[in-house]
Amino acid sequence: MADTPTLYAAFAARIDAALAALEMEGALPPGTPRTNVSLEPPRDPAHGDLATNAAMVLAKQAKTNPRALAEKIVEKLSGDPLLTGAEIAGPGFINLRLADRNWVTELEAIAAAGTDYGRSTKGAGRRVNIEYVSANPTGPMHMGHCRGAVVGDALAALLEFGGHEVTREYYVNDAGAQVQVLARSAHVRYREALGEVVGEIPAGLYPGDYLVPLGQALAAEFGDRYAAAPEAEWLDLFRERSVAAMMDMIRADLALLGIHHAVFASEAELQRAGKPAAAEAWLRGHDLVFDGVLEAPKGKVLEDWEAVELPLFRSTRFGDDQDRPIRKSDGNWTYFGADLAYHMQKAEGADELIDIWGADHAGTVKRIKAAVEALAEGEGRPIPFDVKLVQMVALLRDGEPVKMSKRSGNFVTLAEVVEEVGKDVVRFTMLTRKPEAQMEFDFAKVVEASKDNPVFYVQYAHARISSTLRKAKEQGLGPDGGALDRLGQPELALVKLAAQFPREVEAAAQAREPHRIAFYLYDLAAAFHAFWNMGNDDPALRIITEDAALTQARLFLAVQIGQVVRNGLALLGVEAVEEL
RNA sequence: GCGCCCAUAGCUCAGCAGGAUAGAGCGUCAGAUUCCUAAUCUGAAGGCCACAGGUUCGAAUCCUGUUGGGCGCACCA
Repeated sequence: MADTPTLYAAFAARIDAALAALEMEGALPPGTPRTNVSLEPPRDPAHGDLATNAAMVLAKQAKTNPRALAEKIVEKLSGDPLLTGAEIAGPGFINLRLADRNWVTELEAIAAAGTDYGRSTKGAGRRVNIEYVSANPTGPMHMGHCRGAVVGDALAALLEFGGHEVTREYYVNDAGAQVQVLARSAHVRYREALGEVVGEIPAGLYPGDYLVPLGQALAAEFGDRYAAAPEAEWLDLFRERSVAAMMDMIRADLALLGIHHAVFASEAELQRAGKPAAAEAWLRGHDLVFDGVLEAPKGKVLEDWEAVELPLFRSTRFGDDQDRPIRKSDGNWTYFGADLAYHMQKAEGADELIDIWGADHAGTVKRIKAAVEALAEGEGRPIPFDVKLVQMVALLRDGEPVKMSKRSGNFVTLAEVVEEVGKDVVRFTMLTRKPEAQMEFDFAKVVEASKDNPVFYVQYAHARISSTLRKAKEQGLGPDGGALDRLGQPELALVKLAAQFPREVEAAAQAREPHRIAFYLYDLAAAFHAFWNMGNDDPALRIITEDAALTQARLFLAVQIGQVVRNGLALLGVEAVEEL
């Protein structure tokens, strides 16, 4: 696994060396912090290939004005054979122009790294546990789960590419009241499968048809043994069978999206192992859990409210609005009580935790962060913990809202959507918005997507490259890096954009924003299509020309652009197709 | 009442830990097809970056307040 310094990093080092030299000469005070110095490609390509703000940031400490300092920096940089220009511009930017051979070298670097191009070792040695989806095991995945699933999965891939050791984890809530309801619902379907006429599914139970096969399976396994038996005889058994069946279904749904978790952690097992009790004991020992009474909730009318003494976690000490119960009055763990123990369990095998949650759980972020902070103390080490919220997705069909309600059993399932529009469209669409903003997902638009959908645009670029290679092969030509000096400015412009991939990956991983990769790929595809189109107007600019050596160099370029597209799409979990 | 998220072109959205004239797609208008796939491309019009203050050399970006929208506020998960 190569972690060759990026072109960008190489020049950042040059700037740094120039500043160090100025320090030696006394032009800068010794030990001047350079953390605010940046080096990035300017928005406007006319400003060169890279620009640094060094002079502006450091002018004050150098006791001079930005332009004067810039001149000194430029002086240090002059004579570098890899630079063809260093100009001072605007308020004190230094614009660098890189010699063409830099880009040729970078093109060769892409070829050498292949699927590893863009990979970094920044996160080496860091074990990150990322928990996402964690939908309740009471039914199939619906579209409400989809965004978090895709964002979490792409983020996991991104962090992995950034060198982290990533665990993809799913928390199975198989211990609460909901799975009891599930078991009872399954029992109704079981009786139905035995020939009983059950009619309407009783209120409060899950009415969905997806439980019919489960009822049949239970009937086949147990015959009529539990048909008339009291609940106590079958509830646990049916719950176990039902959860297992639902999880099979959910795993299958996730597989449709290409998502595979490494760990499915069971809440019931967690409780059997005594983890919540252990956490409570430790917290009580540190006066972080006490028996207290909650105030009645504000802004909501509850006719059956009564004050009860419960074991409360002092989350207010960590900025929460209220202390939170970890057990119910019946002695069972609350969701939160189990969840805080679960986070400690995750932390046992990780240096860092990430949760991906739906925005409807935003209200519980503070308490869980408080809990992890508190328990990290017991662990004797800090446990960086990040909860990423993904906002709601409004499902539309021709502009009309599609209602999702699990209670009615009438909801849009993930499987239906993937069936209708395809995995790649679902994933890419979910990743072309920043997750903290709400989004609309209109079937009508996404289905007729051929025109309007970025995913095809990107895939098309890749397909075009593939088809060009096929075509060239028929003429006995293939990519060859032997004459890359034949490449001109239009080709090098593509390389410049491709060369930003490692930087984009690093930034996206650091910010934990996989959507940046989607937008980058769109830009790269656009640049490639633009290049292609130049060949329409001027045949001399086509990839395949009369000139064999030039053709081979351009094929080499095309292959590397395709490689970057593939690497990026791989991070998003989207197929890089050979043809459309 | 309180907490979290959001507000950028007619519509859907970017804007990279403040940086040089604010970007893309769709839609609108004007063009390109003897072409390696036109599922593409070129150009034009279109903005008080919700509003008001503040921070500094410099703010769509950071801070405060206001307005508007979303989510949440149980011993549910």
